[in-house]
Amino acid sequence: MSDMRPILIAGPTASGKSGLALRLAEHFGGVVINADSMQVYRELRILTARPGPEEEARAPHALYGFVPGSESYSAGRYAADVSRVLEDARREGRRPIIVGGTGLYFKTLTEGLSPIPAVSEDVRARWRTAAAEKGAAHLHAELAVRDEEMAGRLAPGDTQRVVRALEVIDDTGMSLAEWQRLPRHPVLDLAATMPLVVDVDRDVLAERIEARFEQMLDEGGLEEARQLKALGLAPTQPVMLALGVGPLLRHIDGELSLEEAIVAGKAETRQYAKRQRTWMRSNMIAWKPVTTQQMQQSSGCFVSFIQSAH
RNA sequence: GGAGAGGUGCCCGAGUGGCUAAAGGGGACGGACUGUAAAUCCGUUGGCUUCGCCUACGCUGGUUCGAAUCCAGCCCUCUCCA
Repeated sequence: MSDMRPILIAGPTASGKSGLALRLAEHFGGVVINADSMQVYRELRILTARPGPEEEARAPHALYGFVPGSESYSAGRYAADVSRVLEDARREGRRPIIVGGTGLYFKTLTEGLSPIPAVSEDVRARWRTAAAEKGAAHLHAELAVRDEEMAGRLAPGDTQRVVRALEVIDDTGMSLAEWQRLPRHPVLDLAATMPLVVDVDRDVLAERIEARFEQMLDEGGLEEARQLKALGLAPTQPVMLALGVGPLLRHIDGELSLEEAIVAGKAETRQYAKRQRTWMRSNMIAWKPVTTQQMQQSSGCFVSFIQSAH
């Protein structure tokens, strides 16, 4: 009976985790499943470093590039999509290799979300508009009246979470804090998986980020940004927030030189990698660390390594 | 050669006699994180034996009880005129 436990691979951007996932998928005859909030979007392939046709020919891939940028994906949708994909994999006898850099999606996977009903679109729109018009502090004050507990634990400037707290209490009549006390239903039991975190030296990672950003441009990243711009999406759409998109669009609009846009794009990526490391440090303590050197071993050696206790 | 502008902490930049270890921004570092999460937010950022002391605003000297701020000389950068 072969080991069919899902392999989870987390790690900062540009750490080489996608390549590792692909090798493991080939080795086990598995399926690579995305756990990255930006690689789900159809329009951005190059700029999100999403696997291309060559990679997809080497192993089956799931949850990549299947959402139009006009939509807003979410952790909730991810939970539903990934459990469906995991069910397919089980049925087909393929070992799941779940790889990505979005800590929240892994958390959703292994801890689940509170059973909060979907908030209606007009309620969401109303609070987002209010946030844009009145400002974060005003909303926080309003939250303090409606939901003292949530107001107490959110920073007044944390627009996104303040809006979410208001939406939930407005639409469901119950505080987000109360919802969060209800039991959650994980998609996977972490103990029944093989969780790995790729660990790359900070300076080495910075160099890889720089090199990769330039490579993205060589491969047509600027053109991809141009095409995204042509869709005329609202700047607040999640896909518009992908790393590098902002600076490249500002270059296209003539506000930045290409050189300045590149510097800014690299910086955004570096800062993101830092946030990822912070997340991983405090949320993935039980995961098995994997170094760059270990990843370079042959698949056979690597597999026996990850199967050893840590 | 002449006329002007300027040299501030890792970077940009404010500051024209005491309230200035020096606003603000960037960067970096640390942290938070339950449905937009490649998002959103919080904190720290000269040193030390930390109710205080030392070092610091191009360099040197001076004025003053007290200077990043005033004066003199010097060095360097930029713009314009030759």
